[in-house]
Amino acid sequence: MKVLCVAEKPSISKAVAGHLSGGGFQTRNTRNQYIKNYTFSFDFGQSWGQCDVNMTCVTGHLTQAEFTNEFRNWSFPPPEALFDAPIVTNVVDDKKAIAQNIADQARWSQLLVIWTDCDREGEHIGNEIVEAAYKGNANIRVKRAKFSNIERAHVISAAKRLVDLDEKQVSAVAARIELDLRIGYAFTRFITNNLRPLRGPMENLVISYGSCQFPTLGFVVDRYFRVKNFVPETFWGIKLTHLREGKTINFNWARHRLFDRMAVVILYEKCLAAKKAKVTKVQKKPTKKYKPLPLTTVELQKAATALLRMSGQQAMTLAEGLYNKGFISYPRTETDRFDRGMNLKALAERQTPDARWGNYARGLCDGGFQQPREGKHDDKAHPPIHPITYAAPTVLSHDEGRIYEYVVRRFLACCSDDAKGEASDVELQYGDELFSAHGVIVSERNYLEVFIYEKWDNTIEMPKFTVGEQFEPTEAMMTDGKTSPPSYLTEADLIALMDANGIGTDATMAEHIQKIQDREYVATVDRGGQPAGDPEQNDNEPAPASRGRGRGRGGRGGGRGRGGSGTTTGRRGIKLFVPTQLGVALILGFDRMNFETSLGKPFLRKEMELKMKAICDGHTTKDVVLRESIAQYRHVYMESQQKLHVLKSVSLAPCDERHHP
DNA sequence: GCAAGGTC
Repeated sequence: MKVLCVAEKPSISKAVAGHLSGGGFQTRNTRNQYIKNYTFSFDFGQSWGQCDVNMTCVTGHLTQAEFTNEFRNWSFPPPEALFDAPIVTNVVDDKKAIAQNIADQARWSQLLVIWTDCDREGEHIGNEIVEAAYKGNANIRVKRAKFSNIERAHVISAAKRLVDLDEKQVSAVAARIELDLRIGYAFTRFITNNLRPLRGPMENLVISYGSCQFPTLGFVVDRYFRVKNFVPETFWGIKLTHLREGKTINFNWARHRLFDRMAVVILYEKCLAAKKAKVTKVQKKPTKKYKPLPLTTVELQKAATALLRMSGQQAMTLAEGLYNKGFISYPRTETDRFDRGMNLKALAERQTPDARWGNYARGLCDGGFQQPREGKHDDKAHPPIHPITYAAPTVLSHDEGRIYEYVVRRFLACCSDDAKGEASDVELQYGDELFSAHGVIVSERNYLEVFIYEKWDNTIEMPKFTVGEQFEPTEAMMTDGKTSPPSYLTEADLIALMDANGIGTDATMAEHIQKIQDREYVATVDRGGQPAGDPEQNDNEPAPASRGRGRGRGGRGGGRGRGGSGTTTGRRGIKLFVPTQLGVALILGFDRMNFETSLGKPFLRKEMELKMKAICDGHTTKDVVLRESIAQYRHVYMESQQKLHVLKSVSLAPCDERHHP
């Protein structure tokens, strides 16, 4: 029996061929330089038995959904015709050789086995492969291998337990493809056609709508209004310090701060009246700083943008290059736990030649090795990002080297022990008020030795205090300060928001961020610098990262926004995302035109996600979802057409006259 | 000239 196996990408095809053949396969070139056909024999068991196998692959999707030629023109038929215009699905030109290879190989085979990634898109790609194979052999049987990593035993067991392609997942993705195409094209033409005649900066721009790019813009605009509408509030606090054994210890007020001056005056005077503070608790206990989790795509991008001063897209391009040269594992993964069967020590061993971290890696191999922590995410397709082979600095470009260094150091840190120390806590009662001080002494740095991106240096050695002891504090002061506005979003913040709201995938998030810059919806400015692209630059609003006086941190009511981490506060050279006038107008315009379904809000993408899941679970069908969603968006379209004057006027209005609804 | 999703 002859079997054709097809994977989603070259690396999987090669790895699976290696495992199934036991290393003994023959390689043939195809008309595509990246794609090889591997032949070998393998016993699939079940009813298939010993088979002659030909293993090849595609490179992601083979086909593209498109409108027909009659719908090329942007004005006629009008864009709303795209909601029910015919759609054709074709193999794109540069994939024709790949599709032909599959048809040719299918001609000689009785069974087709799909080895695409085990996620929804992979299921759809599997179906595209089936269609291509039918062109060569309409009678070929189809099976799917279900595998979640490319570990040898797992792959072989998947090959011996073939399942069927999941038509529901295929339909769910087909629905997404069709909706994104119809809605994206219709609204892009609609907005562009209507805003261009207003002239000004929009005259030569394409003003696009997409289910991912618009919510991404929405996050930037939302933060912009939080900053713009921020009203600082004055707060008061009590600062207590004490000098002992040559160290000045700051005690933090348990109430942190209050927004009522008189209340603080009264509490403060009670403290002063008491004269002496009394030690109520002294505690020393071991403490840890946890080593990082195994590396996912989202975390790699956050680290690259926050620590390496790269854009997420740059980081991904560099990581893909490292992957294609075999230096690191597949860089698009959501998984933050290593499979128990992986030989991580052997991977660490390969890093011993390096001048920077070689000795550290040696130490891990000589007994320091610890199993990595296990996060909660598993995409069932790829392991966390980790180094594969050693790359000497001379074989990498400068920036490639920096990404590689991060991946390696993160990996070695994962295989290390947590950092350890001793925490001291002292609590005081002073008048009716409670105060506390916290200090840490680091005893074992462990992973921090190699993971240079993290510090644990806020350590304070606590002088001796005894419970029940009373003393007069060196200084007790009433302080005041003002809450400060939230900061504009960093790229790391934006990626975190997209991740939390399901906007885009690990492979596409960076592209969406790039797109809203290319479209001139947002601009980036250096932290601390004057926002060059800021429509409000004449306004005297506070600088993005400015601090309130005193020890004010963040703002009551202002907050750091949904998922905004604030972890990058204070780092220089970091880009901040500020919307342009056009970006603000688009989000505000759609917010004001459409009451039920606002195109600028992230829940629409989430809604599509839920509908896809419902199709997968059999609770609804592709046809029902398409009918409902197209009707919904057609309604938004018509509503937008009626209230077009709202969008136009907000696009022309000076920014000062705009307020968030 | 338009989307988002794979991938080289």
